[in-house]
Amino acid sequence: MSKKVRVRFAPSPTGGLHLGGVRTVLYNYLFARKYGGDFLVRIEDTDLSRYVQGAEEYIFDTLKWCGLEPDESVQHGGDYGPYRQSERKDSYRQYAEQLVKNGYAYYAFDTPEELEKMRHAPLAIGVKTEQTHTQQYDHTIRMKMRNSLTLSADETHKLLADGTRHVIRIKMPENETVSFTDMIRGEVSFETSLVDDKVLLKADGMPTYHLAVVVDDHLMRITHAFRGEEWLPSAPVHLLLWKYLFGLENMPQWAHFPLILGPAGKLSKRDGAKYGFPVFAMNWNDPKTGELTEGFKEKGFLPEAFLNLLALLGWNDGGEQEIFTKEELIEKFSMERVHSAGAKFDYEKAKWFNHEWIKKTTVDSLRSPVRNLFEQNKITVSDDVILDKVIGLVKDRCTLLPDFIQQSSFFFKAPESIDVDAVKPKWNEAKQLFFAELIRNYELAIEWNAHTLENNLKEIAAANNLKPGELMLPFRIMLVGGKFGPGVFEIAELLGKEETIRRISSAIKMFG
RNA sequence: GGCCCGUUCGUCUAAGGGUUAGGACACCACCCUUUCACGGUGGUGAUACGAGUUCGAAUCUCGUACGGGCUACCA
Repeated sequence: MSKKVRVRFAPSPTGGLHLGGVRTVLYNYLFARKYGGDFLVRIEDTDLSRYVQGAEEYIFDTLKWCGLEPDESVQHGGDYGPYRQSERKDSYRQYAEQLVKNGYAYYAFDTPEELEKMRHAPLAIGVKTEQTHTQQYDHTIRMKMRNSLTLSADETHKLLADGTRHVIRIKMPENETVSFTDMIRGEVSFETSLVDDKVLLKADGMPTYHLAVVVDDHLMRITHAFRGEEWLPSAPVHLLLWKYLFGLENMPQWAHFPLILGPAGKLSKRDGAKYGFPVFAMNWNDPKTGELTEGFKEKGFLPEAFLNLLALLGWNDGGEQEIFTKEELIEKFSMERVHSAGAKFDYEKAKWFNHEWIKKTTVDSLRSPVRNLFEQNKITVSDDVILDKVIGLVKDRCTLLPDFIQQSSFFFKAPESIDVDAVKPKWNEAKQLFFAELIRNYELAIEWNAHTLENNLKEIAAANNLKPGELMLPFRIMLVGGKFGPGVFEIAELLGKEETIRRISSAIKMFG
């Protein structure tokens, strides 16, 4: 009988959530849903100095927009709280002390200055002339530092009793090979002698990520731990901690996701401004710098499209399907099909996903976001029936939500500028007379629909020996202002008699 | 520098020893469309390199090169 699947997303509240973060959430979520498990969010705020006001709320707002709500979290409650590590501070020290007692860790009293000196000191032995790396705090040097390994028991006790600032470091074994099976990469192994003695408990009493992740994953009964590939190098530390503290047999299964790359290496928020595409899920306004980083939401992406494109960045179902609903993703997702190589983010393809989703989304679901967009742009939309027809008419030609403005604002207010140059060179008296007659004809029209309007125009054209082809473009420009938009007679139908005639007559003056 | 992970069209990827190496984005051409799109058809374009194993290698092994990540009392 296997345990109930429990997975977690563990962000630190230091800023906006970027593509990679949301994808990690997505894969966690899909995995949990697929196996009927729990998905929880744990806030990793063990570094007080990096805390950013508003970041935590932003994370939950983002998850909400994406439709990836956790089952347990600071905001959702649950039986394994608190879900904020700063509120769990007291639970970590005992584990660190236990490690010390069992000889797996030690107290270290080195000051920042001493550490700095150690890192950059030339290698003590040997004839190395150039030093291209910094010295790690590891088994080669720990016996030369100020810690409970080099100090006598009495000295150590005295320092501790005096409240001397100290940390607790893991004592990495000197000759062990640590290996584990990653769900994506298979067997991965490390030599412990090459890994440094990472700090587990900081001088301020807070745990580092290394201790906290192991303790909390255990306390929260996590069965599968997923994170980005950047964590792979510290995996041996976590493995050892599991072995020393809770037993390897209780350790969650690991999967390290491939990185999402920008045009130059690991994707950073800087890439967004630099290359002109969003990196964060939603707009993020850094309270410290005042800097605004654009989000996919505000750029005009549908959450369904955002999830879809993220899912396919590193995973595919083996077939040729590329458009998936969240439900389909839950059904088809499998960790074994997650790629091990990093994926470079392609904004063009991202836009294609959104375009596909706009085409696929019903007018009904598009109505509200599009109406909001019009309101933001100070365009009054009074009639939802008209709005629905407009959306249906233009959605195939909208890649991002704001395209609706460009593609359909002329339905609701007269175009601000008319592309006169596209008409003028071929404008003549015959055409002028034709449109004057068209106005008279339309004024008398009883049925106002695209079909009748088109027939009438063609009849008048024929009577005046004009080719409809020469008339269509001027007519379009009169109504729309430029060379774009849906069928011109459908536009006229929606515009209504009065407005159509008004635009024709005012444009005639501009062309003449 | 050390360690770890990776390497199929420009990009995302399929092909779990035998395929003319498939699809999608982007790009180009044509068709449809009296605008712009949508749609349709077709095209350009890839197994990093070198050994080995094998009748046969994109696929397995080793080496090289290249790319990325990590190397904090950050996560």
